[in-house]
Amino acid sequence: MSTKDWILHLDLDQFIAAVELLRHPELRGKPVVVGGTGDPTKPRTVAATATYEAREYGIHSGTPLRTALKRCPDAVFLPSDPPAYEAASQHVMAVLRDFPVRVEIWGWDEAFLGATTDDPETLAAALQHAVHQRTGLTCSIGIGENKHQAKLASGHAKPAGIRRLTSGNWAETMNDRPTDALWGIGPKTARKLAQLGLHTVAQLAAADPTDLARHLGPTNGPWYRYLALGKGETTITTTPWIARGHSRETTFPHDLTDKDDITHHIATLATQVAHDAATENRQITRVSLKIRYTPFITRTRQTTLPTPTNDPQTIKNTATTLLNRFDLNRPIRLLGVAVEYTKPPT
DNA sequence: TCTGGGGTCCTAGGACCC
DNA sequence: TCTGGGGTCCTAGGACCC
Repeated sequence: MSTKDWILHLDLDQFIAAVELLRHPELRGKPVVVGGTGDPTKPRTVAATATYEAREYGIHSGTPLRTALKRCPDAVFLPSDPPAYEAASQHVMAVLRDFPVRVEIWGWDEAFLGATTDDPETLAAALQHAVHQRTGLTCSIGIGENKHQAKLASGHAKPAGIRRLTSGNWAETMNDRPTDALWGIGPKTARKLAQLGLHTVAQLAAADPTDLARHLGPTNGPWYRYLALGKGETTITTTPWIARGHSRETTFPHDLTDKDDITHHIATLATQVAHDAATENRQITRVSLKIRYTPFITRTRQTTLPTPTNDPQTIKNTATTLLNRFDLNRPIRLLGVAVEYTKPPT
């Protein structure tokens, strides 16, 4: 019996809702909506997640809280609490690291694991058991030969299941599904592919890479076909992710029109990103200002700094100067400041 | 149902240089 | 004589993901 290398994808089920229900067991079985400050009357706030009971009322992640309140006046609204989710996430990741696997963290509620075993299902079951035992959370696990296969398999395993997707069962599992079943193809790309007569995974897999490159770009076109063939990344990186940059943005419950007011908010956001950079000991190379006007039209303006820095005054001045390159005669619903970092010293 | 916040990577066009 | 070709950087926007 030969022992093989596997990629596992672990996906915590209903992560945010599950953490909240652990803290508020009395809410189990009730419609619960998490998002914003938990005030469902506040405009321009949306649900981060909703429990299965709330979903029965047509409330999903992304539903405006005011809409959720109308659909289910009896729902319980909880504020989003990122530090609590971060703590729960770290607890889960620590459990995973107790196993003989390489762990690549992928956000709060996901991880890819590299394992060498001839029985990945038994390993997956042991992982599920340990995570549940030690954190109270359930997860779905996908097993594959690469990250793409494992990621799709965990989706098929929800909730709390285990699925294996390999080159052996790829075609029978995926061939008849729409192209946006692939990880990395969304609604826009699916529509473009459909215009080329490519509706299913099998059709995309059989398409001409040169044609795809012409219509969808030199890198993306051939990459989509590669995905349709069930291929994907096979390396697990255990070193922590190094951010390329950071951003802060705010949607205001009511539009901004006063220039001093706008400038003040930009200065606040700029100070935050400069502080973020200094905390991580990173230098900023580019500053970008984002404005979303009320009809939901988004514009960005950016500039490269003469010298990399994380000096708050410089970042603040740069961001507020970018404001002069925007049309300020329209009401504004969102302001954002984003920065890019230099590569960290190795 | 008027639509969050935080990321990553790619594309296309223009500037500029040799 | 109005014209080649490549390389790189910059900018704005798009698509996707959690």
